[in-house]
Amino acid sequence: MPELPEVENIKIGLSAELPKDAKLINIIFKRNDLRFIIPKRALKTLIGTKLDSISRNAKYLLFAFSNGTMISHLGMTGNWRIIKNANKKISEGKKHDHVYLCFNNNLQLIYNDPRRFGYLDFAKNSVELNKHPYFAKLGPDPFAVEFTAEYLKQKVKNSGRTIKAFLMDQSVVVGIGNIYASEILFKAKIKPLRKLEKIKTSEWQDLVKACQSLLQIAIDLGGSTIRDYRKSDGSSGSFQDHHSVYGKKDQACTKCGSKIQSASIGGRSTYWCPKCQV
DNA sequence: ACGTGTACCTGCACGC
DNA sequence: TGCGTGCAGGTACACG
Repeated sequence: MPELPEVENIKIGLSAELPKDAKLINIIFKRNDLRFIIPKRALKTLIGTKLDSISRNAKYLLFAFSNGTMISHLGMTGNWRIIKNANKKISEGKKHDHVYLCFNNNLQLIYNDPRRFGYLDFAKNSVELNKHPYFAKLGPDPFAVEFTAEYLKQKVKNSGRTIKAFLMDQSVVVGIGNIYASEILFKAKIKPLRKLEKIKTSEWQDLVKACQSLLQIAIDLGGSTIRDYRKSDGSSGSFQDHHSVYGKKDQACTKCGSKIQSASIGGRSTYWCPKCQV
């Protein structure tokens, strides 16, 4: 599910609702087999401590407590929602609610994940966090200063891989998944099947700008709700109403009226306008 | 060392 | 109505 705009929105929503001094009083695991086995014992050491901040690194959420950090990746269908005035009991939970973080003042954060491709992990300090294998190979954030046309050109090996696969490669740049790759390439006027070696300098620059502007708009509109994704308060994002090509096979391009094309690249469905994109 | 394909899991839309 | 098939926002890992 969640690409950068969705993860960022969950972060913003949770941060706004959880008081700075929220104290974790219990964690309940209804099952521990997500993509990987949840390190329950390590996470339980967070009980009794305070949540300092929630931040985003790539598509990961980092819940920084005073004595350790909970790392959360949402996979395809993972989601955190907040319940205020939660009862002590959790019986009114929804299907696929897997983990409950119970805070003081009757606040609860609930992790829901139908497909269980998400995962949770723990790092006890910043050293452990920074050398965590999940983060070792990640490229820069699209909004980071080092994310430039020069950087991207230098990341290209002698490869004939497609620009779309390159954009989705988290070791090149983080946060871009299957929906936003198609949308960004439409905005940059580049066909997803173009080979890297054929991309011109001006197009690398267009691409950087397209990544940043499109992702920022998507964040501002609450992300894209296609199926499962909800903001932390349960409401939907609205960027799906502004998609130009994703999921629009055979529909008319809003810019030129041409039929939107679709193909599978690396096993992922990909959409583009045959006239607007070169 | 790289790039590609597969597996992981549940739910839903679709065609017969 | 019911069943089989394919597809869905991601990524770790095996393999060439």
